[in-house]
Amino acid sequence: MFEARLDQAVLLKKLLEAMKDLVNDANFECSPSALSLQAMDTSHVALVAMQLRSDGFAHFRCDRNLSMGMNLNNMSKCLKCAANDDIITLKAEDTGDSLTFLFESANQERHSDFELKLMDIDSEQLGIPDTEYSATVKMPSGEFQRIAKDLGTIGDTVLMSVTKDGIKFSSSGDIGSANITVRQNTNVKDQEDATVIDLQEPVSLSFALKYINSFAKATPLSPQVILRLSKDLPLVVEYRIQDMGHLSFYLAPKVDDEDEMGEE
Amino acid sequence: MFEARLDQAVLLKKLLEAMKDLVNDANFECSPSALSLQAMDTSHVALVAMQLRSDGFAHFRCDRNLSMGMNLNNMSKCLKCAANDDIITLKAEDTGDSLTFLFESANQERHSDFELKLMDIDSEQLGIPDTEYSATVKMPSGEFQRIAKDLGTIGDTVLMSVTKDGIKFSSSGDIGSANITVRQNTNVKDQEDATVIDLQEPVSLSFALKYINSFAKATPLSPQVILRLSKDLPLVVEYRIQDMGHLSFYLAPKVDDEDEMGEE
DNA sequence: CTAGATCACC
DNA sequence: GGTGATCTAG
Repeated sequence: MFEARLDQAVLLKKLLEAMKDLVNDANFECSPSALSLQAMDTSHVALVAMQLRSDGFAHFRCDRNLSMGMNLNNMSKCLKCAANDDIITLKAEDTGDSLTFLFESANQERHSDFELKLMDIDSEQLGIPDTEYSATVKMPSGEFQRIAKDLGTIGDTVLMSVTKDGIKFSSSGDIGSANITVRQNTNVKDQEDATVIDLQEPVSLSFALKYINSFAKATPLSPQVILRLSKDLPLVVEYRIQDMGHLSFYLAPKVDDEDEMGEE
Repeated sequence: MFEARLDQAVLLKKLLEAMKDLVNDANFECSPSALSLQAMDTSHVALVAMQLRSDGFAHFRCDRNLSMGMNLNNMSKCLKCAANDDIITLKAEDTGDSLTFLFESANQERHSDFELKLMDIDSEQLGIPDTEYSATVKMPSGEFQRIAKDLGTIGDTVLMSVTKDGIKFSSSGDIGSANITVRQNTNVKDQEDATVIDLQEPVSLSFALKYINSFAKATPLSPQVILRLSKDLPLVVEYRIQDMGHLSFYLAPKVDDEDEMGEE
């Protein structure tokens, strides 16, 4: 059987809020080492990859590998029935066709269980090569979200340019154009406010702001976001989940000459 | 060239929030002494006049007079990309066709520039005679806004009657009628809460509440509003901008017998 | 002033 | 239903 206990329901709630707009259905893969998920977004453009390591759970038992197909919207609905500080336990039989969510209030006064039916989902599990990236930028996630939102009012596309000094986000549209530069800055009181750039080679890539803004829904998961860029490789937008794992998004760069005309 | 630096972006943000619902496009006039704007509202009924004196800016340079035509909605969109406490700098070349907004976060970690295209706008610069008014009322701007909003639920028109003791706002409509009187009151701990009446002659005038409510969008600019009234002259609704200038609105009184029938 | 939540508009 | 605006609490 599979059983996983998490002291803070809020973590799972935020995780689903961050994924459900991008992905309708996905398989949660359970193994003795982790609970993980990998799925393409609805339009088959972006990839979502999540991992929660078993040692991060208050209790974790997985007798044999399981693949649990879920509708993320329904799962999110279910999780909304848990209070943020509820203790949450996921349970499934090895041969069952359902996943049970158990919510206990911190003081044990209330406990609820919700049972969701599992679905059969075709999933193409993609191998994600472990690449060396030309540029890695760690910055405050709230600032990244704000930049993506602001540029979204100006244009559809953002050009990200990383140099050793900082990262520049540029966009243009009908009403004008905008450049937002965030400087490397490690001289901060709180490490959460730092911007750190690890550069092998300067890089400049364009991405659709629509997806970047969807990724930024994961902001509540972590005070920092990590961007990884390399020429001709998908951008990685990674949110670390405290001591447990991560939620990462992958998005292929836009090629210049398909920008406006939509030609294939 | 033109260059103006303001330590608090929030001031410009509030200014545009207060004007953009009334005026679509307008020319910002730059001179060595001030940045100013004058425009009729979309329906050509009310007049908006704004002035920010150059000595109120942290830095101000204007080599020659410039008239910069802007779409106020686009300018507002752009300003929404600035944080409230950003330092904001406006820049334009004498011969250019664009205005650049530079935003710097207080800690210099982030800096953004937005470039908006300028427009050609016909503007009839009106001379506003410097009149002696029969009545001048200074009162808390929040109270004025609340009164305009409340009376707007009762009727379309407000009758303002000023006597030496106070100002009475009256309105009536299908569901009934309302009178709200604010007394002169200078005996307050905080000068922002004072109501001061300067009366040459009692006066009673009617105005369309629709415009009054639009003017009240400027409330965040100042804790006090100044109303100036004279028979047969436009009402002036003035918001002082701390040490820098003002945003004023002008609205002609309604003539009694054209109230309901709309006869010309 | 930021963050969260609720509410109104699109 | 999603987005933006407002209000409140920290």
